[in-house]
Amino acid sequence: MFHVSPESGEPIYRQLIRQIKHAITTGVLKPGNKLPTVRQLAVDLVINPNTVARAYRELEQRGLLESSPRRGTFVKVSPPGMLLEERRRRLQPYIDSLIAEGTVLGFTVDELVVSLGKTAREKGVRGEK
Amino acid sequence: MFHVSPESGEPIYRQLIRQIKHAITTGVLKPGNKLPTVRQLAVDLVINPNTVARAYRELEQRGLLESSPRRGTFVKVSPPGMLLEERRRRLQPYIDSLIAEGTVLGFTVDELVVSLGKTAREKGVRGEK
DNA sequence: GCTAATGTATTACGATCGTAGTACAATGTT
DNA sequence: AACATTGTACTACGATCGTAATACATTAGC
Repeated sequence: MFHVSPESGEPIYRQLIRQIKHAITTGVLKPGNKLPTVRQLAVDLVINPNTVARAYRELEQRGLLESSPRRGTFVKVSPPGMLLEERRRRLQPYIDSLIAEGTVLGFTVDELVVSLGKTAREKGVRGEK
Repeated sequence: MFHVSPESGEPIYRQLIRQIKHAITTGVLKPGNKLPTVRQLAVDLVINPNTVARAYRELEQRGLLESSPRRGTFVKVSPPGMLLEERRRRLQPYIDSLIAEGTVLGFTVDELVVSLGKTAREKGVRGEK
């Protein structure tokens, strides 16, 4: 289901976080779905269980997963019932980074918006509620 | 001119990179402007010259600064005469991150675009060429 | 209530990272 | 040509990070 390469420079647990997040956003993993157990995934990927556990733990802290012993780890059903305020707060750093890098690269805001929309469309992300 | 706090968790050289980039994007530092010398800035901020040098070096590698011994360090005059292709390539990771995090947080593309525009306006970034 | 499977916590250790100390190299100025 | 000031390179070392090894805690299922 997942795949990691230890030589890529990117820490394994982050590769996992990225891939799991991606699987959730693309709908491959839906709320309520069960993820592989820590040990099973560790065996499959030939990595240490702790590394898997770390990825799961961080995603749980971010409110994306839900774990409990003996049951396993699942995609959280109600994505965070987070306040809009909180969601905006978490999003802001990513907006800031894009603007900072974009302006340094000489892009105008309009161009950033266009690129954003284009990429979103390519990735098949929903555009409206 | 700049200010760093060694206890902030964020590495000092990155704080510098961030601030210098910000100064360039906001026009506080214009192409051709001279930056403080490595040693002078190190004294002002009470940090090691090497830390300043590292920030300058990385920014030079990114094409934002220009250094040479005895002359000093300057904001590069022609922002990178980079091909549009290359600029887009460098921008993409930031777009991807925003979309990934945004969708996980439950934002629609439209909402991301709105947030992007709003932040840009607040920061006074130019909207058109 | 036992048990086995699951997540969690603790510890350890090598690798990388951030910074400092020091020496070197390049070059405008005189 | 000498010099002084600038950026650069090398080395070292403590701190943090990523991963592994191991042990512990929890709980669904019998």
